[in-house]
Amino acid sequence: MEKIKIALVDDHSIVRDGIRALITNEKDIDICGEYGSANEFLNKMNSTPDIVLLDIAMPGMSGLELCETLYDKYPEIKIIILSMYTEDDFINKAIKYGVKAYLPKNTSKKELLKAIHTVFSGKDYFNEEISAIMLSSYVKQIQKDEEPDKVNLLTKREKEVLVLFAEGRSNQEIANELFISIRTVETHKTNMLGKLDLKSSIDLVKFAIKNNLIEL
Amino acid sequence: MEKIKIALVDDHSIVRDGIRALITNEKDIDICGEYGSANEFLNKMNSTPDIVLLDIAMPGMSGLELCETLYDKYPEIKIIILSMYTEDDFINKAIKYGVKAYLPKNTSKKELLKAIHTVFSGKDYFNEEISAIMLSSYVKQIQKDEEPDKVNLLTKREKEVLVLFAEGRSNQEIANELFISIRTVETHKTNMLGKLDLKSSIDLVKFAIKNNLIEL
DNA sequence: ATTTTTCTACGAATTTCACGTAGGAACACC
DNA sequence: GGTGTTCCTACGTGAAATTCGTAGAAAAAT
Repeated sequence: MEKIKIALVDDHSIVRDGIRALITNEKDIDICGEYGSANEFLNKMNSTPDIVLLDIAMPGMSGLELCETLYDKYPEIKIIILSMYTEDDFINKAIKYGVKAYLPKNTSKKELLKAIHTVFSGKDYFNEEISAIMLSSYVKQIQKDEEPDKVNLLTKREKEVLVLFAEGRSNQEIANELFISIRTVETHKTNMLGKLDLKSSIDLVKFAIKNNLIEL
Repeated sequence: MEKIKIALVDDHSIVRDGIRALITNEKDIDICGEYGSANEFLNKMNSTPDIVLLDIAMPGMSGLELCETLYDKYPEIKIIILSMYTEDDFINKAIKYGVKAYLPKNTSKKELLKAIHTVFSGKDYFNEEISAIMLSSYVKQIQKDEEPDKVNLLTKREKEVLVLFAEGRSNQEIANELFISIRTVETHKTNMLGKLDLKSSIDLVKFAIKNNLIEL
């Protein structure tokens, strides 16, 4: 029987040692390489592994970026994420890049092995915890019906006015700075309130902060 | 020769396994207990270990809170933090609670052993990375000469006015809500601008946000 | 009991807001 | 070569908000 070839990519040597300790006695699994960063893996990888066991948080190229690269160049390599980050954002990105399993770092040996075998057999593996997160993320997405990117509703000029206003300038100051009339400044503000469906100019300031148009 | 008794407290079994794998061959060190949470440690600990190897980020009681507890009740137990968080805030808190060593999680076996022996001999151990962070935190603290707590300059009434204003209410609305005259509202705002040394009422809004008086 | 702080409030001048309206420029589309 | 749309510009007017300084009464601190 051929062994499952697994590569470990994690910047924490302790974690790598832990995984190695868990797997080392499994007769059908072979750790064919160990790498401390995504770049190291891309450069030094010799024979392509069946599965990559991958951490997300790493200095340099992140695990997710590596996923994206592998998804393009080596779609045959199956990726298992092993991360302490279980936020839905990460999970969703991972899935987008074809990750086959996502495990929290407190995964048991039993579950890790189960994930490896399941993924090797061509199926996805998400445990209960991750499934629950994915499900609730899905529900959330259904419910929210987007909302973002409202910044793009504003014209360049409007954004200029907004930034100055949110920084605390008066209409007169803004007018002077942009070489336009005070009335124009007022018009821009009014239009923005309408476009963004906001009530007070205070809301404009908050909008500017939320959308990183100004420093807090 | 008596062995150094070490307890492991970390919610990630993989990390515990990793550490165990690193230490297991050391003849002068004995892992006397392994715990998945701070509470489990406090409840189940039988013989007091010489050293606790402790993670910070754990569900339930955090590692830092455990430090505080141990500092009170078992000051003879020496604590080594092993955390992926190397922010100065964490390090400073740890030191406050008498932690003897603070190691990043990508610590080598050699360094971990060195830290254990150094701490066991009664000395502190901070490696280069952590020392650098501590030093720069110290410099930063010297330089900043505080600034916070400006919120306390405001009276209760002023804070009420500020919150309503920052939420986007008009002066009239604020006056109605607080059963005072518009002029009073105006006065409060003027006084706040003076106290806080701010220029525009926009700055008041930002101040309220910065100081968590309102949700963004 | 006395001082200090806090909360309340006014007047007048200036600034901003909320409506609506509107012309010229830039750009895409057919 | 039009035609429509968006963008930037700007005005009028009345209502609302802000900015100055000033000040009395209540509450708290000393």
